Amino acid sequence: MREKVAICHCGVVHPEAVEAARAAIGDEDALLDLSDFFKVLGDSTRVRILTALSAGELCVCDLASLLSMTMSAISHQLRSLKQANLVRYRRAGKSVYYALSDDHVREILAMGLEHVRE
Amino acid sequence: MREKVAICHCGVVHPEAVEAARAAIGDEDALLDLSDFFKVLGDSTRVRILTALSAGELCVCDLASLLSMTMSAISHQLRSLKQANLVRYRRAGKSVYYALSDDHVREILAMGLEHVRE
DNA sequence: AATACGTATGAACGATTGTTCAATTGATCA
DNA sequence: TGATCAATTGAACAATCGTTCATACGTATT
Repeated sequence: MREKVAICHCGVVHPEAVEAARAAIGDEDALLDLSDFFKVLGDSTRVRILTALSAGELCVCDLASLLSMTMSAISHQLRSLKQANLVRYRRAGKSVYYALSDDHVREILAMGLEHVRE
Repeated sequence: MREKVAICHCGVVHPEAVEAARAAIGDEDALLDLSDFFKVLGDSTRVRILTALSAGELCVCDLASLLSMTMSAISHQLRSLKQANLVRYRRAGKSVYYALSDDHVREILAMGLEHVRE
């Protein structure tokens, strides 16, 4: 007989705080995009690729050699990074060179490292 | 008979660029911590929790009600956030109040949103 | 003490994810 | 054209992850 089905039966302890939080969340879709973005950064291979590219552009072969992984595995991860607009690429002959898409990426990585280092 | 086993048989196209990249990577362990950190942010439930907490502290019950999830599910995610030093908590009677551990967290979320919005 | 309630934890299940393998594309060079 | 090589792609498998369910913990209140 409650107007709103609450998962906990405590009937929302702090209604005003919850409302403020709801306002902060705002558009749920934007947060979904945000978590998807961080999900791309949440893999050691992809982070190593991005860090490697922070020193300059590299071809897939370079990355495979550097990280001791197959070109296929690297290529799959580059696909994710490309879709997240974290890297851009240019074709030159048989090779494809990848680079960070902008300095923004560098900033985010640096900010993350800052947090990790306590 | 190659000195270094390369995964691709192209024999490292750009040795000097690869070396620069290797230097940029430096400590592999630090990058592993970094990706683990971003992994925590790579889930919509946890991002919604953090965003909710950016408006002020909330108890587990508040969060469960706000996000329409069980307190158990919320509690599990708060555990991850706690381990990543993203949230802190204080006990008050039967309730436990969670809050962002520092403003750094807010900055990282904001920077991520900025990237997502192109 | 005993009960009630907010919270935490562990096992288990379904879903997602990263790598491997095999096959294909696109581009150069003989 | 045919061969070669860097890169990409799709299917498949193992491993990881988030939620659910049942249970246990900690703190009031009676």
